[in-house]
Amino acid sequence: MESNRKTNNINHSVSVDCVVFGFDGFSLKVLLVQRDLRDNLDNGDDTLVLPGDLIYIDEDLEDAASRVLLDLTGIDNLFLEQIGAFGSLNRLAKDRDKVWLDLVRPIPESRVITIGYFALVNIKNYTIRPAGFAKHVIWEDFNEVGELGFDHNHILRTAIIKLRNKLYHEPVGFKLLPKYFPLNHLYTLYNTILNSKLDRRNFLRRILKTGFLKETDNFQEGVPHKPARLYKFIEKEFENDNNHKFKFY
Amino acid sequence: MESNRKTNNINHSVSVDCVVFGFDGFSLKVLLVQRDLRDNLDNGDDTLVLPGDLIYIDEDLEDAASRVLLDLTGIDNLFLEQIGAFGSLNRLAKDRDKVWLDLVRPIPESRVITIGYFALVNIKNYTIRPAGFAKHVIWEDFNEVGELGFDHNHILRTAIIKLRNKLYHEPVGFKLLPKYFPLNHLYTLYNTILNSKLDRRNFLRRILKTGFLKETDNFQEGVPHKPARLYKFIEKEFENDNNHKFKFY
DNA sequence: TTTTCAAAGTGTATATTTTACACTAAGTTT
DNA sequence: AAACTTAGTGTAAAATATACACTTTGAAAA
Repeated sequence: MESNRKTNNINHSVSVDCVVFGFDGFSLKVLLVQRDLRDNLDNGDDTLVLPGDLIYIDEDLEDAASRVLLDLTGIDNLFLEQIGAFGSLNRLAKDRDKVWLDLVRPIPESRVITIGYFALVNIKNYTIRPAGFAKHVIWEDFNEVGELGFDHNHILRTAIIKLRNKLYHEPVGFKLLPKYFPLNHLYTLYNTILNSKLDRRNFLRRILKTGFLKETDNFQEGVPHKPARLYKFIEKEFENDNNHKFKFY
Repeated sequence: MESNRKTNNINHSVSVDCVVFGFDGFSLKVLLVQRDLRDNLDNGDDTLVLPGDLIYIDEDLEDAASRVLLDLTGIDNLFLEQIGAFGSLNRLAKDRDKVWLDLVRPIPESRVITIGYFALVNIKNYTIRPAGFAKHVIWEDFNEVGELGFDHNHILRTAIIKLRNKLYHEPVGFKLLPKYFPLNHLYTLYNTILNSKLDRRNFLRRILKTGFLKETDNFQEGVPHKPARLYKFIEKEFENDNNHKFKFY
């Protein structure tokens, strides 16, 4: 359901943008929306942007990020974590972006500072549905992301660095996988995100030793080879303060 | 020199706040300013705040942080790093803070999102000088910081976590020390900031093995015991991407 | 000048962790 | 039944982390 607030409830100085990462078993994906330019411009690659919009004047930042994500993509109830604020004076200065701002913003020339948010999801748990100014919503392969609108490539670069750091120090890989998964999916995920070729046996030993995984009695089905045992993630307290001692790889 | 821009150049929705950490050889310090309440309130502990203020409409965020720091404390030319955005709806809602906002802000009731910045300095390199709305500027012992104005305790907590993480993974301890320093000062610094009692010999071996320190032919002077050899920090490339491999302790 | 004090400076043995490395097992398809 | 594909498993060597205490040196006090 879209919000039906009015223009004068908008904070014209502050927006939020969301980087939602997903993993399909092979590559890392990012959720992008294609702006509806209503024929004011040819559709080109650069009309892809991160889901985001201005906040309301009485709206918490994180609530705004959730609301915008829901309004544009249909994704609800996501745990979002802040990346940081992006406020360059020229972040809205590209010609194509100006065309779009003129079209949809009450004060298109307003200087806007955006707060970036970031989430990890299991793609299969979410069905995306374009709405609002989003003509299409897609899971774009991270390595094939071209030039995005505004400063969104910059925000995305900041997000991937954060993701990599998190992967090393916190048990977050599981968030990108289904509840039950074979260890090799986790292994592929690490290699993909970290651009590495970790030693498989050493990886499996170490990831099991963390104590965050529990083997189940379920096995893969429908695969044309020996089915692997499925594991699940064990929720247990994670002392963020001891980050440095905890190398997940 | 203070900026002489006018009220209508102010962005009433966005401010910056700076957490400047220093180290005096014994304890970690934070730069705080005491607001000048001009007798509208008794002076109490809670009138201490982080140096910060609204940004100008055409001002880069980091430039704003530098400018505000200079205007309030006289500290110039500091490398500032962003902590994040703080935007709770009630962050300006304390009674004492409202009194102050009424006194100094053109639109005191405006909802303001602040961007936190963070810096590490060698206290001795900077002379502080209160100006602007700062009645006093002090280096407060980190462990003795009481209730600050606004959400500044929250910003400070976020900053100390960032500092601890940086200390583990990046060569930043040196920024808090003079150019030439004895190894025990570095050792004390780590123990102080990390609340730990590291093994001294192991610490010295490890910190030297990083290759970021170079011994000099200078020694401490004026100490009532055997003077220690002074070391200096060697600038060399630090691959932020390899953070996880680099444990400084 | 001798003694005392305070911090500087230094090494080793043991435990733990990391790394490199390759074959057999099991289920599916042909 | 053979071929294919991924699952699943152990060990030895190297590197790193840890625990631990005495001697040296200069300044200050007696």
